[in-house]
Amino acid sequence: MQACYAGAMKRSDNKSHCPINFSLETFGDTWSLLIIRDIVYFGKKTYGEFLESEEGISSNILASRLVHLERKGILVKEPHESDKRKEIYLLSEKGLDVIPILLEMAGWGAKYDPETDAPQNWIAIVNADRERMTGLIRETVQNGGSIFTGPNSVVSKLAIT
Amino acid sequence: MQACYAGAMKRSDNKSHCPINFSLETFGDTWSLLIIRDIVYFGKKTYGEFLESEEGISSNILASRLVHLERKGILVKEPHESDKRKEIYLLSEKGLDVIPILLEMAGWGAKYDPETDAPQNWIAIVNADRERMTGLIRETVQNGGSIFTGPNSVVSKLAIT
DNA sequence: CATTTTTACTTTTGTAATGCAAGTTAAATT
DNA sequence: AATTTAACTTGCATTACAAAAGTAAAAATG
Repeated sequence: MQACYAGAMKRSDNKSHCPINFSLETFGDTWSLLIIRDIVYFGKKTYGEFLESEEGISSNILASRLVHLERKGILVKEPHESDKRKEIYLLSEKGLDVIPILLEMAGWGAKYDPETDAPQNWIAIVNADRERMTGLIRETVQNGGSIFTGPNSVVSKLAIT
Repeated sequence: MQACYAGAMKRSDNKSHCPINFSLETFGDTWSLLIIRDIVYFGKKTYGEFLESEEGISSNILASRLVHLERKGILVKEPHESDKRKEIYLLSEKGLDVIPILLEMAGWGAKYDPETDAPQNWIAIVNADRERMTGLIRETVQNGGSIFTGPNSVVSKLAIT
């Protein structure tokens, strides 16, 4: 039940102290930001939920990324209250601070992918008041909610159709 | 003299139309954002300059990433005016729109790397007025300047010590 | 309460990406 | 004319990733 697969993660040996490089070394691989996205946008919290991501991450890679993100202090792992098989992964403060990066990347992708899945009214709202939305999303996620999913979602609070 | 090494780039086959995934497929590999950083922060423009990056990219990988970024419309390649051996790589509009993402990542890295190279007054200025600084950086880079390097650098315009 | 299912991983193995060193070609410099 | 520079390319070893199957503990089911 313990994750002992350390995984490799090249370029984790601090090639420089450029802050952008530091960020990339922490969550700049292929999957880390997608895992964080699943938490922030869709309220996912367990291994099984992450495994079902749209992009199809492999189980071994997912395990290695969760270990990596936990080690880097982005994620915190706790046992599930009632179901002792489950582990709950939550964003730490450090992890919550990645949200602004996600929002910028979502804005860029929504602008340039002609077939984007992003709801344009959502993108517009975020662009209109980035700071306020960042705060609202942060609080929501901190309380176990997410942007799109669940009863306490950000979009339901804002009554976005 | 022509780059025919296409490179591979896994996950370039549009696994989803999530805007974050789209961004990651475009510039979410290990090196692309560091190349864009070199342009935006240090005014680099040629293959040789990118090759000298602090993090030490391999020549074949650099070539493949430049091709990739050009194909995705992030970079534009033009011949050097006077020296016909050189190629100049510039950011397109689409590439300039990546700047806000870089700023967020720089902010995060500067906050969490205790040994960061980032000048704290620079980070503070960006955090104080993100929108204005984004515009100023964008214009500067569009005119061939950069944040830290060169006579028309953003920091020299702002007279940051 | 024995069996099946679920959950969170690990292990194995093939494939693809990366990294390093050396090589190539055209243009510029000496 | 010879050397150096710039922008790549090539070959090969190493590493990371992906897919599939396997494992162990806890929970649900009959």
